[in-house]
Amino acid sequence: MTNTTLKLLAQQLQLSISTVSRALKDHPDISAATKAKVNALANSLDYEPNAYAIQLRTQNSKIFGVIVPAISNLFYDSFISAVEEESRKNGYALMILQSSNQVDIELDNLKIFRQNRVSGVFACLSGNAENLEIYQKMTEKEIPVVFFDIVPKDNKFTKVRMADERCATLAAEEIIKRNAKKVVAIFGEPNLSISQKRRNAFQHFMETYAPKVHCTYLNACSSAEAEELFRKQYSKTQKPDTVFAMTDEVLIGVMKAVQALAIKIPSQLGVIGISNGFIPNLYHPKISYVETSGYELGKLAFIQMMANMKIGKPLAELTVEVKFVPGESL
Amino acid sequence: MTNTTLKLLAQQLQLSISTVSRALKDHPDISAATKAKVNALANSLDYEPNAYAIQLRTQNSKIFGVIVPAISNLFYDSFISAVEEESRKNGYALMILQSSNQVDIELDNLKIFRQNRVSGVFACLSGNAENLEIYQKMTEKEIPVVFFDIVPKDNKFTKVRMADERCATLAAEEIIKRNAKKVVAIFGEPNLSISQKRRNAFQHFMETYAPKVHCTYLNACSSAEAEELFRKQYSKTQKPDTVFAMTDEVLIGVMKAVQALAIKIPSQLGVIGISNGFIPNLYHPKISYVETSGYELGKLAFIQMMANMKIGKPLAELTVEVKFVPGESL
DNA sequence: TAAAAAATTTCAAACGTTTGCGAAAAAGTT
DNA sequence: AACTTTTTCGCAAACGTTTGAAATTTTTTA
Repeated sequence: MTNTTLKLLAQQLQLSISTVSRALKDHPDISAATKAKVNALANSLDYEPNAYAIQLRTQNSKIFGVIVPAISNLFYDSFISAVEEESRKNGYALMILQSSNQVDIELDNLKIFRQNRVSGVFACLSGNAENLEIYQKMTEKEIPVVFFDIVPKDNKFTKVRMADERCATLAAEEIIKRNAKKVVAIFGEPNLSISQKRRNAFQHFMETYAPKVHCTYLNACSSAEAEELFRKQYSKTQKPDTVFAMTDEVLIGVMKAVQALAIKIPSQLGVIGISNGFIPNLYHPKISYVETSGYELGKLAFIQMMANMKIGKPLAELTVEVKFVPGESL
Repeated sequence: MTNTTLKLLAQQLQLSISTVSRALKDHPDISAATKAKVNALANSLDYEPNAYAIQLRTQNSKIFGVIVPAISNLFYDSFISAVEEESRKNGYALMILQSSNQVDIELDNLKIFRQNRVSGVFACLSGNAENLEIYQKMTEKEIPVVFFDIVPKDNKFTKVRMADERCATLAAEEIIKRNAKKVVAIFGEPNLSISQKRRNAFQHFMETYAPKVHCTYLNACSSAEAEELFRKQYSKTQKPDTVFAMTDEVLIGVMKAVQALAIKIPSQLGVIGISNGFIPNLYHPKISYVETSGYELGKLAFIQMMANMKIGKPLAELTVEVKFVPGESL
């Protein structure tokens, strides 16, 4: 079964291809009568324009590429979800690839994007690497790139990210409000810039506004490690009264220990995290958290993409604001 | 900045376009010397073949479409993850769209797929609707469709899904082994065929092999509802000693109640669920569950897709086997 | 009623590839 | 040296669409 094409329609209607083409897109040059005829036949034959021919001719694929470390991730999938929604509304489709945090896969993916002449790409850098030349080349070839979440330091790129420092200080603020005496703060992978930023901001805030509070700063790369670190802290004679979890992963580890040791929240221990909200609401009582919404970030990224395409130049970095969502854990 | 094309390479090298094309793909007709020259220039000019021109010429897009109700979903994103992995290995890229369980969006998405002449589509029916004619048309136009998870009853389609009934009986088996006396089994949305299948299988198994066990069968559409239902059951004088949660959502609700009521697991209550494993491992002690891996399903779906493309005909329904993963909750 | 203006339609090139077939060049065979 | 064979390359059409410009038809105007 062969697909119906403009040519086929033209033949059957004894019209030229260009007339059919214009009729289908309601071009003013075409008379109402022929428009009607053309549309009728097109419908009955299930005509579907060939996107490839269109792109070849118009040089506009109407497809965005998205690179994330992993799709199976509470944060990234909400980001994708938002970008997909906006894209569909604007007549764009999405090509989504995951880098698994490996540079070579990231490069492979970018190649696929280039070969498909995507209209733009949303990229989250795979942690370790700083292979920016390739992105540089893409922007030179006028493929707009919007970085999100994990973004390059270089400011010749368009970037959107969460207000990372604000996240941390907001959490610190809440902790101070509750009169904590001994705080354990567990952050993510120590070599990630996001961990460093949040840790520095948190630490600085605590030292400035609550110098008397005893704080312990730790890093955990997995929820198992977080659990172990917390257990160790909690086995000391002077137990912490508050714990701050920088990521969902950390929170999960902490909460496992909390359940295992049957620690009462919030009477024995206050808990606060940074999250998009899914994990904190799994527990009873609900964990209080600073909300970092992948969804909001996605919306913002899309706006930046559209703006970038209009202007044709990289834009200033934008951050999405965060807010404290009170649970019953603090 | 314009993209480099075969034509450009040909001009610079004083060769014909066809020679350049063949040289680039290592065609035996071309001499080693010219191949070397061509490749050298292609590299230095960052030549990237235009996927659209190729597809237009070869009628093969090397892109698969995937429709899921939602990307932000523990099950579907692991499915996508698997399909993406396999696709990339085989030189295919993925276009992912979400239906939000709405038929009109599903149809929109399918249109995008058709216009992009995808090589095939992986589809999960949006619950309520049974708009199969459109899929019928697509298979007639030789766009292979592999349904997954929520599949049509009709067996003129290629389908893969979890062994739903087996899930339920496996759970029942484990429950019987532990000498449960009073069981509460909570299933998902009552009008979904998957809920019905699992419930019927579970109930039938219990009645056949353990008629003396007192069972209560319930349905919950959200985790909040599940929590409430369970609380009600647990407030009775004759408390249940075992609870079976058909979905992660149900499990989350039950576990909230468990934490709120400080019920001891497994001494006071045995818990078993059906899950891909993420949620059950969030708790201490770890919840025992029957594993339904979206990842495995994705792998299987990809295999079916490839087979379908070879044969050109719909294939028998395949199911992925499930296994019991013991935690410490039973 | 003929010329001018407006409305409608067609022509033809272009987008960047692939590929069957034929042509030219090089090599091998008497 | 005149063949044949083999190796290497180029021609040209095709994929399905868009679009500027030209051609045709219809309507208006004087």
